[in-house]
Amino acid sequence: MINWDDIKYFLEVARSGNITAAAKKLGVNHSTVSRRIQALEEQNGVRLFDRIPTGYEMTEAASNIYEFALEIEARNHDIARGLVGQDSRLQGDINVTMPHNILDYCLMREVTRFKELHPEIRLNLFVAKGVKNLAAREADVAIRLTPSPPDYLIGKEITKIQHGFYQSRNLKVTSEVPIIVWGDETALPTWAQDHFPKAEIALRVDDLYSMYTAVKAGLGIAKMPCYLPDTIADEEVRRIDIEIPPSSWGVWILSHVDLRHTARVRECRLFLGKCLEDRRSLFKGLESLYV
Amino acid sequence: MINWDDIKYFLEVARSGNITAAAKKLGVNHSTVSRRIQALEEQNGVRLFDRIPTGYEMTEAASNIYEFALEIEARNHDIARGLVGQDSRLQGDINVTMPHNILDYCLMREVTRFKELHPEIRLNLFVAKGVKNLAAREADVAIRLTPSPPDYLIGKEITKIQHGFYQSRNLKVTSEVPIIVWGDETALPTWAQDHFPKAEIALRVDDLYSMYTAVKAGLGIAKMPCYLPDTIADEEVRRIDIEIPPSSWGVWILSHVDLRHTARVRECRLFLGKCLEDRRSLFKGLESLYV
DNA sequence: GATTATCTGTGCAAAAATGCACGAATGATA
DNA sequence: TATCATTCGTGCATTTTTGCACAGATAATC
Repeated sequence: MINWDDIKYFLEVARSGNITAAAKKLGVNHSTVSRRIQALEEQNGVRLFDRIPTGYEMTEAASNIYEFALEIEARNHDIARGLVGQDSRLQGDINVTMPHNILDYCLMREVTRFKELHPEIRLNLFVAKGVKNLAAREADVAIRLTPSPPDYLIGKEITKIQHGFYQSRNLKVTSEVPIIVWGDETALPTWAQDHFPKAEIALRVDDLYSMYTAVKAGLGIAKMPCYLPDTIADEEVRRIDIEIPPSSWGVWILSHVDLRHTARVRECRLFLGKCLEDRRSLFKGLESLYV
Repeated sequence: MINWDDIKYFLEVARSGNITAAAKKLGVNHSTVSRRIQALEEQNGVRLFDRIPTGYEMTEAASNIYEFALEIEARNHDIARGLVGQDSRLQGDINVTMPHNILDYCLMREVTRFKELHPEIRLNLFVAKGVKNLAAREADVAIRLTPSPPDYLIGKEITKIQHGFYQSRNLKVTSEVPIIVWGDETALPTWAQDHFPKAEIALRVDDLYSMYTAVKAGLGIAKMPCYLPDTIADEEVRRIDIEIPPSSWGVWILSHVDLRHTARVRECRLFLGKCLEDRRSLFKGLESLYV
């Protein structure tokens, strides 16, 4: 009988397109992946990948079994969640993911506190940009900024996100209003059109903290979620007294339904939820320093 | 991430109810199974089996993931067939299953011949009583006696099976007719009621060859598929000249659809099919020695 | 065209998994 | 009750798998 674990290797190589990347994802040496694939091919007398100079490319034979492999992976995730879901110990791994700004400016101290409270729990923090897949158990607890999370996640909305316009106290606005926008925005954003008809794009950034420092440096006006500048509460950076309707996006603390009763996951979710609730007025923009 | 191969161990233990039997099925030492299950439990902090004196018993936690494990097994079988299905070599393993009487009295010489013709092919013969599951790749080629095979199997019907009544040439039939029947038949079988109203059950057997030797020993009359006594063609054992309509069951040579184009499987199927066709008149009861 | 980076395969040593053999515990059987 | 048969866990030797380090090959880049 084939080694079921080899399907895992096969799948990852098929997805990655080369054994190096697959090995990294699987957390093993690339030579292991190489040898497993070789073994799978030899044992079945089937060539699964063409060795092209840039890596591995699926053959037709491989495409024929690819769908089955995906199905197996999905069921394995179900099992993994099923098992963790019944773990009543306050120990083991928890993978937590959140936007890195939330961590840096809201929860760093609290996460540290949690680790002190539960030294038996190994808390792994993923603050990378990509959205972690809770169904695949890439994360057990997630803080997400989203209008509404999918059905298979449980948790609650802490509050809606409030945005505000911010500028440096020293910013001298003449006829043209310099504004700072997101890098992916090509045209003048609607908020600028509405409130600053004479706006001119002064800078594009792809990171919230960069936006903040740009504002602080006096480069222009930016629309930011209040929690960041208001946490830092720098004398230089002030909110402009223009009302913006609250965003339809909220701050959510979430877990997969299957992990509802898992002791450590529940503990972590409730703990972080509490922390966020303590910051509610911050998210609502009630602690701003105005111009 | 969990070791996907461990699910295989889990599933087999869940099915077997003890690690010894599971290990035997998996072809490994029982201590390996024991340690794998232990590891799976420890890594996930979940007890999967209660150790009862007679073996292992699934906990609720285990039942919750059992269905997923079955699904994974099925998809792994799909993959295994998918891979073998694209093997164009005339080498490797073939698992063949057939009723043991067919092997003993029809195909023993031919199987030997096939192995000589294709020394690169490792032909594994399963003549055990239980019906092998072709979907699970327990067998690649099967000779089956059946009214009609399931859709996912391909192959052909060699001929319908002809039965006949046999007796020893020396059998003296007085007022009562001694008959030999299958062990699971409780009442007088219909064939006896129809043709031998004065029949008396003289012996019950659970094996065709035993039935034959009983007939030869003069214990009574038996209804047997013609191929067996007619192959042996013993002077003592004669068919009674009573017509029996041909059975609705036929002799089939079969493979799984997925293995249609697999070179060695195709070769074997065609070869054995040919052998059976050469014996067609035997199955039709055209070579009987009559009383 | 030369250089750099990326990707892959392989020998060798270290690590992990496996098989074997034994002993303990329980259930079945005489 | 005593014996036998199953079943399971564990120490130890062996086998297998894995990681590491290096080398060769091709693509990308300068």
